[in-house]
Amino acid sequence: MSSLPISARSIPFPTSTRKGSVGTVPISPWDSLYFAGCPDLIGTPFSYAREEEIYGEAEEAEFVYKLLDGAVRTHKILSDGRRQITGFHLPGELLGFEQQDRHRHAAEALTDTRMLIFRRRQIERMAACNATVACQLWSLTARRLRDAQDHMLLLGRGSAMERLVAFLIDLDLRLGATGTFVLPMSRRDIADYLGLTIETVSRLMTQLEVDGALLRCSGRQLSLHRTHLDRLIAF
Amino acid sequence: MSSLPISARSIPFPTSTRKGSVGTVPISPWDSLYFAGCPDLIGTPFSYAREEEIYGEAEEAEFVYKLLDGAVRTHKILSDGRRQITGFHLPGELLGFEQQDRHRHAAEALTDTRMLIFRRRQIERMAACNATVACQLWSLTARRLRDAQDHMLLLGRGSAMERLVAFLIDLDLRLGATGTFVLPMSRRDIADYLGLTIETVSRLMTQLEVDGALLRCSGRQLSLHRTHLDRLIAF
DNA sequence: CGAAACCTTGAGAGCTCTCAATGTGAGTGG
DNA sequence: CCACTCACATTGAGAGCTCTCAAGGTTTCG
Repeated sequence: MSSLPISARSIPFPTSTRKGSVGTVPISPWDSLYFAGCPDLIGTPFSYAREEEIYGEAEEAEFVYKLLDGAVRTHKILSDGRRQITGFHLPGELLGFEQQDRHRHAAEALTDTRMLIFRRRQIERMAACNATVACQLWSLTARRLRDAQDHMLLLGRGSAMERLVAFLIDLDLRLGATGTFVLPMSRRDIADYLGLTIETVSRLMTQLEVDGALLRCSGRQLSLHRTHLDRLIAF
Repeated sequence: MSSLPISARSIPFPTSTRKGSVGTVPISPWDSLYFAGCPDLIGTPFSYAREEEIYGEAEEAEFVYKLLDGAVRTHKILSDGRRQITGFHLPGELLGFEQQDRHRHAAEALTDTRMLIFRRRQIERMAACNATVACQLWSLTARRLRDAQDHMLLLGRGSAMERLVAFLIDLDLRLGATGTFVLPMSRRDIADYLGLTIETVSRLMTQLEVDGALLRCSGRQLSLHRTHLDRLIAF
């Protein structure tokens, strides 16, 4: 394994055409620099500020991002302004990885984030001649598909309360299953993810607290009562 | 390319453990016997009757199916009976292709169908050592993901009318874009796909006909007026 | 022709949305 | 430290869309 400074690697550093700034905090472990376990691909550290756009819908998919720190939302927007958030991304997860040349949705930083950037073409070239890499990409996409199908079930057949509860439980699991966490996203983001309005989300949160299914310290700081919440959903 | 009779190939024919029956109609073109353009994999013809189960949810994913003729629905069911149809599959499309060992949804024949069956493990083995095959599998899964995300937008942010119109337009495109076709599925199937009830679907169909956006000959036989329908949606 | 499944239509209820007002918290400047 | 602002969140009242329940009509199939 090379221990050259990151900036000395051959991957060009994206600058003028991109928003965001260079990550200055040292990245560790080194392992996380690798993409799909492939030591020939090393990511470039990069960071985005809260609410900053990472890429736009239909923009050319030049980079792939591995989130180290923070949180990201991806979304689609209709001509009349309606928005559907297609997913929230937490540390360790990948985003922007399209199988075609253009992004299918936009991505924005929910909080200040640090990530690694990889060139998509380089990864594709690697996959084209390395079956192991290709299978890992397939695996990543398959997992996304499973998530999307589960979310379809929630959106198509869940009540507003079921959608919210399922969302909270899922988020807790992905943040370490401690039952206590700070929501990285606004009520609007939650509403646009669950196909609801912010008012409905707010009312349901209040109802959950009144029913003793969760505690709120400051709006976004939550403590879930899993046994109580689990009884509210069939998903 | 071998021209041996199909039954002489080495792929074991699924019998006792499976419903359905052997396809007797000769398959053509030969090309369609191949999976992912790979001549080492030849499918076994098979057929299912209307409403017959092809595989169940959580069942072991032993086979992959390439639909030659007919139509198939895949769905998930909740403990209380609510059902979400995750997709309709038409001739030329693949189904049952999981990246893990178990199916994530059930599949049933909407009409009498003919298909080709491939052994999943054999395909996986092929992908593990052939990057081209692996990339094609990745590509297939990526396309499904795109469809699922588009459907999420529809379910999360579309009105009942928008969901129905988008569905009809999509179906028309996939059936040849002639503007005239026979719905292979019932109102209940449509409702469970769009997250609606059969009554709502029925009322909207009537309204579309009254508004001159489509013609109905016999319930399921439709003629769409694309220009009229296109004005009704933002998707 | 009869039966069963499927589809349509109607009336009323309920859930979620819309519109509007109030409350809360973080950041800023006096 | 306080007042102010602005974004975000909560709460309320009423409207509207879709669902539920029910009945009647249509198609399919034996």
